[in-house]
Amino acid sequence: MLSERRLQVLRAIVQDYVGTEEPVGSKALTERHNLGVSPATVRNDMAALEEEGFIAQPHTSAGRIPTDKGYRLFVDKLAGVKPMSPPERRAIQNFLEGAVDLDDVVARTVRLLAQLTRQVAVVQYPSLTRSTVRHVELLALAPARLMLVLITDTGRVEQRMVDCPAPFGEASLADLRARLNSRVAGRRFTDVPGLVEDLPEAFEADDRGTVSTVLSTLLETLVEENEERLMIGGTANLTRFGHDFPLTIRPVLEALEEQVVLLKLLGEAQDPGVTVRIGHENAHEGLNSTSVVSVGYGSGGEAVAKLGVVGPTRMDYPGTMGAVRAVARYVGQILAES
Amino acid sequence: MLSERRLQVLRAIVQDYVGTEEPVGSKALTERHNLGVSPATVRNDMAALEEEGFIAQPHTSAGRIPTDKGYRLFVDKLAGVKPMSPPERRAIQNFLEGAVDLDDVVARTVRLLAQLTRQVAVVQYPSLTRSTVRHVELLALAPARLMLVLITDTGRVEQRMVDCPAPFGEASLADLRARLNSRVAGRRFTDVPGLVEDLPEAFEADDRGTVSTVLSTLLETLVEENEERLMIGGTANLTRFGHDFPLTIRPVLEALEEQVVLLKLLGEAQDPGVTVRIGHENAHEGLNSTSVVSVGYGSGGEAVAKLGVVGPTRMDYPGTMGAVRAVARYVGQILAES
DNA sequence: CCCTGGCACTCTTCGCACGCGAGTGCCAGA
DNA sequence: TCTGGCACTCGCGTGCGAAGAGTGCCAGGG
Repeated sequence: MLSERRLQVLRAIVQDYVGTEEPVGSKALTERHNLGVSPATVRNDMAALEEEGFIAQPHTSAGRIPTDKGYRLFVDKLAGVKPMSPPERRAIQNFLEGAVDLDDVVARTVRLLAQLTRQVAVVQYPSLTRSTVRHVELLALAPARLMLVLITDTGRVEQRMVDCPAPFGEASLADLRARLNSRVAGRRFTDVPGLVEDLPEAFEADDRGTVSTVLSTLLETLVEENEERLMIGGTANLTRFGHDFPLTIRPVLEALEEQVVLLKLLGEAQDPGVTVRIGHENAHEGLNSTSVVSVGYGSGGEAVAKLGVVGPTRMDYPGTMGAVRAVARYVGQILAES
Repeated sequence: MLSERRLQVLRAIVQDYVGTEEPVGSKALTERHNLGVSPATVRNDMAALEEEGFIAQPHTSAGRIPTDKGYRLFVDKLAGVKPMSPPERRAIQNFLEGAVDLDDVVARTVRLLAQLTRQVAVVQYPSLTRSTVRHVELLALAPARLMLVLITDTGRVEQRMVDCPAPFGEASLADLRARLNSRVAGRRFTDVPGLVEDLPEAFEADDRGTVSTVLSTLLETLVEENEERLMIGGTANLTRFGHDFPLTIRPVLEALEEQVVLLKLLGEAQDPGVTVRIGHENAHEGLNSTSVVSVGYGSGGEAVAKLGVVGPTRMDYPGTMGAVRAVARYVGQILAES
């Protein structure tokens, strides 16, 4: 177990390194933070911290920098979440309130997060899985061709083409539309399959094929469209990454273009609160030199999607966590209102 | 007027510089391209070319590199468009044919362009303005709240909420839906306003307010939604930009995040064929060290949107132009089929 | 008149030696 | 257990010299 002072030393190292981007030595530490002990003592502590793997030195006779493990300890034990100041909160709220539709909410959120944290922001669209159906509409585009439109409570709209096995009359269409909506409107997506499975039985034999096709398309939309979308922004902030630039940034840009990777990244974090994944804790190799700070957000008490930022492991964790949490909270409010 | 050989020298300089990324000298030139003259002669030609502003030297006693003006001459007079090879064409076609909907077409196009050119790809969604209405649907979400869904011939779907001044009956709704579609289905967007202006007169006085509201929402969608969307990809290719990295790449990333900038960029190019804007020819400052190669594409003979790539001025123009043109052609085909 | 070979000159780049300074590890003493 | 002191290690910046690439210019030849 590490003594209290050694933890303080670690905290000081993290804070200084985040600020200066340069390895921090024992002398500089005692000067900036009044630890009440001499550099020599700090050196001993540093040796112990290095022994345990919390810090490392880039080369012999250079200062120390925190390791992933060191950041982890810092985040878990040594630092809290820095709350946003009231003016900042007001700014967040004002900025988000101007949004006119879901796309706009997400777009604004991305910009906001990127600006606040000066890092790359990632915002997932509210998921279909946990939201509810507001309305299902069927349009006849041709005698044997329908369009299925699904409207969710979060304002998201998904549409699919349906090719019918047989022509489908206007009356049957109206009937199906009505029955479908009376069963699923206001219900959660996960409940829909159980609610519609016996629906084809209510129709004439001629129409059952079409009804089944429509239903399976609907279910497909619910499930398969869980390939959720997301929006990213603030990639220009990657240029602040560090000196060893091109090598670090390239895999990150590549990872950011793979939506699948990002979705998995956000999806892995299951904590109710703010989740931080540091450096090699990220499964994806390209993100091994980055940290991901994410949190769920939602219109009710429940999280319907995630948002977060991607930045260098050397980041201001308390501030970033505070910003992410605050933005998530206000986005949730906005979604609940609309 | 420049002599034929001097033009050849310029062409050789551009080709070599694009390949090596290094200033090219007179000796290297005579070795790689058999111009049939000595380095000394080439030096004289180079001096003349520099005099006219087509090439420049980074420092005294270094090789020459092309200027924007030099690239311009190269593109206009010295090089054609390099057509894609048959295997490449097949690959393009195969890759695009797998698309399931419009989003997918655009997404695949972006990936394809980025891979083929190894640069940043930008694809604009097919514009509403020049396409035609496939179907307009109206759904009653509540007695005085409608949803308007517009489906275009390119498969794009736009939806809007409409708050009615007065409750609107189911019968009136069906009536409006039928009348609306019989008038506008299959028509061009630009023609719609003239086709519907007298529509309110066909309804009861009670309903006219709602009908007008619906119509104005529809017209709004047609016009205002011309804030066209676009998709970008291949930003990781920015890392191949050059050595003076962070300074060049940052403004480019920033510009790429501003959709407005990109739309203006694509919009400016009005040529029927492939348009190339080189370095400072781009209005946006951040893109002064990049070239933009763009072209219109569309389902019929007419262009409904643009696509292109953004890369360093030092790029393989003939190859890039060929790739851009080929992709545009095949995307057009795919859109026409669906 | 244009091309060519030769020559002197200019810069950049690279390697190397050197000294400085920051930082460390260790040890003896309080 | 902390502290001051001391020797040691490296990384980094500087200055210098040699090498190399490239240029401009000039005089001579087809």
